[in-house]
Amino acid sequence: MADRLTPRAREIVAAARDLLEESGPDRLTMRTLADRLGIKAPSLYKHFPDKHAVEVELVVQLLTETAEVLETAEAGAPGSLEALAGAYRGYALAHPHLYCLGTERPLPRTELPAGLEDRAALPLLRVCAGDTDLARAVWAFAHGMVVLEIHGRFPADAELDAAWKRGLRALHP
Amino acid sequence: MADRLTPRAREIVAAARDLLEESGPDRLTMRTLADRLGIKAPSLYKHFPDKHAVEVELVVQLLTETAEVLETAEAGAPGSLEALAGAYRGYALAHPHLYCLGTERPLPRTELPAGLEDRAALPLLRVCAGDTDLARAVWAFAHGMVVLEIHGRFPADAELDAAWKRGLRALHP
DNA sequence: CCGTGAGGCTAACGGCGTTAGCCAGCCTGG
DNA sequence: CCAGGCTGGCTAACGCCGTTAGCCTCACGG
Repeated sequence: MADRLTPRAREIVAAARDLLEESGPDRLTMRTLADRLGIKAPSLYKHFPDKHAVEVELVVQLLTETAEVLETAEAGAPGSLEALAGAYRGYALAHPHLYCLGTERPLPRTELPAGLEDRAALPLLRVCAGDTDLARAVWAFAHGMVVLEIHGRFPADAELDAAWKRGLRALHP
Repeated sequence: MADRLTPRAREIVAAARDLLEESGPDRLTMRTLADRLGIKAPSLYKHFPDKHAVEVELVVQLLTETAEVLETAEAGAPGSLEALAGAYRGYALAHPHLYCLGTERPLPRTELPAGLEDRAALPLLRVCAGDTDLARAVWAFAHGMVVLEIHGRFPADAELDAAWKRGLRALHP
């Protein structure tokens, strides 16, 4: 992960992330990205083969930070699914554009650091005591809640805290 | 809904749907859509103000058919959440591109037929005996399972039937 | 001192959504 | 019977997108 990118490439990814989080995926453009760095769009191709490669690095950040957030939550309240779920929800809602970018398309698994995907999944699997079916169900529930909330799918007056509690209580009594 | 669109507009929407379901959102282009109809792209603007308006009609189809599918499932097995969930999953996986198009962005509520959104939600609310928090949790679970499966997020060897059962059993004992 | 690679640049291509403006044919009212 | 307007096509073009080709400058190592 240290030598995964050159320093300049890291600057580019950082700018891409700022752009994405500030303005959403529509404004994450090779031209606006270059603008922000004070260079021209074609110069970006000296550092990344295409736009997709830049986005992959953002997905790596999402997965890494998700893993960190979940590990921290687990350390603070071992065995607590509520703590894990709260951390997941909080992180996702704090970075909605990044969350959607990394989530609403197939995972570029071959381009990811080895073990990263598993690392992000482990805390939940531990709190489910190794029950993978349950872990997948909980993950689907949490992901569904987050994306539906991000996209404004619930009624404006929906009590989402209550729905979270209701779901978590059912899934992990 | 009958006079919602002119006949020609309905043909355009039908072609758009074919294109979307066959080839995915990237190929749902004003030019390819026009091609399929034997006309040129600018002519489409005689029937719709912009591409978004065409997509809204596809979302209307998704919501309408979802409502129908759920109502049918409910009629066949009243009170069964499993039947509802199976119908939902089956429909979504049969139309993955349409499902994602209608689901992975804010709902254009003001442009939808009145009552359609509620109608699609009602069967689930009934099976949850009016418990809206539970209904939202179940919806989030089902949506999460479907989109994660569509985007290949689960491991290739995941037993998704088991995860569905596990989640449904927990949420609706 | 020269060569080379790193990292910029401009020009351009094809595809996208969209607009402006033109035109053929049909339907209707006087 | 024909004049006018509406319907639904068309071409040309604009500005944006990702991307490629090809050029230039400069630092650094042999």
